[in-house]
This record gives sequence, C-alpha cells and structure tokens, in this order.
Amino acid sequence: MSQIVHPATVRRNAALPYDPIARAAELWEERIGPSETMAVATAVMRVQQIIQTSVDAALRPYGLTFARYEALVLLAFSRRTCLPMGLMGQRLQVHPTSVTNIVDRLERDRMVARVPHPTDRRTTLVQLTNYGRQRQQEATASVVAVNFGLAEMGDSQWAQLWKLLAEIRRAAGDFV
Amino acid sequence: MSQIVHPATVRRNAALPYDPIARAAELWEERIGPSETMAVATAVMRVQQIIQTSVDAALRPYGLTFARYEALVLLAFSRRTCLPMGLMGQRLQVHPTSVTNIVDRLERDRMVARVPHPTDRRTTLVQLTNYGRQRQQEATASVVAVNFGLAEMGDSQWAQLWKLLAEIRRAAGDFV
DNA sequence: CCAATATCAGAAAGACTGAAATTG
DNA sequence: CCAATTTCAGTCATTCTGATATTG
Repeated sequence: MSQIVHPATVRRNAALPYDPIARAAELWEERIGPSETMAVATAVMRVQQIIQTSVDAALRPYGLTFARYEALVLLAFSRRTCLPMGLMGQRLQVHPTSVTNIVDRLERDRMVARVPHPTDRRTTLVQLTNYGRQRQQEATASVVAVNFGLAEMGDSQWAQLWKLLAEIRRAAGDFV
Repeated sequence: MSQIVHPATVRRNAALPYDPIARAAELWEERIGPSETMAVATAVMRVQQIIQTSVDAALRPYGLTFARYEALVLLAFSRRTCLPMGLMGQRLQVHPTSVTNIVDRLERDRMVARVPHPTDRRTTLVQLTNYGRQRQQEATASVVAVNFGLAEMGDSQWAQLWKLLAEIRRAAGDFV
C-alpha cells in the first residue's frame, strides 16, 4: 500500500509550524494597512485550491474534472436531463466556448449527447445519457466520500460560512 | 469612454433573480443528501473566481497576475527583499516549476533578479529590484482600491470568515 | 551514492479573442 | 438587416509529470 509521492509534492504539502497567511497578514497590517480583506481573499484562494485538488482527485477515476462534473450534475438536476448549451453557460458561469469544450469531452465519453432543439434550430440541447447518469451518481459518491476536501464542522459553522459567502456573491452581482 | 463588451460576457455577468447555488443546494438536499459542504464548496469556487477576476483586472496595468503579485509581496515583506526559490514555493504553496515560471516572468520585466546564493551554489536567490518594489507598491494600491473584489463588511464578519477558512486550511494540513 | 535545488521539455486543461455559419 | 446561438481556430497562461544538471 505504499505510495510513491514526488518530493516536490511532499515539500508543498508539508505542514508549516505557523499559518503563512496569518503571518503575511500581520506584515500587511504593519506596513500597508487593514488586513481583513487581504487575509480573507488569500485564504479563499487557498481553500479553493484545496477543494479543487481534492475533488479532482476524487473524480479522476471517472475521467471527470470538476467543471465537467458540475455540468453533469446540472443536467441531472434539470427536469428532462436536457438543457441548451447557452443556458448551461449561464448556470455554470463559464464562457460559451468553454461550454462547447466541456460538452465535447462529455460527448466523446458518451455521458451526454447533442440533440437538436425542436423549434429553435439555432440552439443545441445537451441530453444526459443513461451512462452519464450512472457516472454522475458514482462520481457524486466519490466526491461526497472526501467531503469536497472540506473538514468536518458543526452545522452552525457551515451556516455561518454559507451566509458570509452568499453575501459576497450577492454584493458582486451574482443574484438579487 | 465607452467600452466594448462581448455579448457573451454580458450574459455571463447578468444577475439572476435567484441564487443559483442555493437552488442547486436545494435539489442536492432533495435527491442526494446533506448539502452543507456542497453548497460551501461551490460558493468558495465562485468567490475565488470573483476575487481572481477583480484582482487580475486591477493588476493588468502593471503586467502582473495574482500569482506574480503574491510573489512580489512575499519578497517585499522579507528582511532583505531576497529569498531562495524553494522557500518561495513553500510560502506561496506552488509547485517548484511554477516558481521558476513566476520568477522568469518577473525577471523578464526587471522586477526581480536572480542572484547566486553565497554559500550553497545549488540554490538561487530572488532579489526584489527597486523597480519591482515600486511596481509592487503601485499594484498594492490598485488592489486595495478594489478591496480584492470583496464587498464591504463589518469587522466581526471578516473575523468570522477568517476563522472558518483558517479552520478548513488547518484541517487540510496547511499548518499546525 | 544519495538528497536537494532548480530547470527544461512536453502534455493537459482551461480561458479568452476574433471570426464564422446558421437561424430567428 | 440585425440579433442570438454555437462553433472553430488560434493564442495564452497555468500546472503538472518526468527527466536532467549541478551541488551538498
């Protein structure tokens, strides 16, 4: 069961005896000014990296990336497991050409199929296949197993975190 | 002063009348199970995107990305504005080859210089130049001006957010 | 001989621009 | 004729893997 780990990775993942972001924030406070937003912004960047790495690892056995997995879940949650490309881009907040790219990969792997729109022939619908639904369910189990790379926390802490992040997103104009 | 904006970008930035992540979380709760971590993970991914976009835009006039800016700040905060490549990788939590890449760009733009280590000839020191320090200060002003893309919030909210994010990072093994 | 440091070559995934084809 | 939808070609920046040269 021994696992080969590249030394560079070991070094990167080695726990430091102090919090490097907290340290940077102290210096920021001394030399520049209030450090609250700087500290939170840096911490968010790092937590995103933790989530991305963990989820990508959990999804690799299924040939999925986080972006492609999100597209699968979006389809699985839609009424007819079928959505127009453009709408997917809005929901996933990605560029139209990125939708093309994501759907290309999923279609190549037979998890989705492009089907023509019945009335508007400009638009292309993306249909989740049975195979895709199975993969999505397995992948979801895998992602849930690693808890999205997040620690176990109390319900009130999750609620706090959710509320604060939602406020940031709302202020950024994601929704009203 | 009019600015050309690609229609796709407009569409992407349009505020939705509801919170798309909250909606996804409801469906997750119905069909899969507890949605706390899924909701927070997705929200973190989105907030990271907000920060990245905002900060990159603020830094573009200075020819800097967030990653390169962080490297500049790290150097500016060090005693002799000079650090070994490997140490920078540890602090910035990036791959050794990424350090090489980041330093390549900064050196090309004359913001840092590679200098040999006085005793250990394996290691390369990265020295912030006077020009680099000036750019770092200007860039910092620019980033502070947009508040890292984050909304204004009360001190206690920043403190809560910081504490929760730190707990996630600690649990992930970033520090002890 | 082994470990550490930095670099290079190459692959992969993604984001974006600009342009095009098709259709409403 | 204009707008909307999708795609394509090409570029770019980033990140990782694997290998290498150099040095301790």
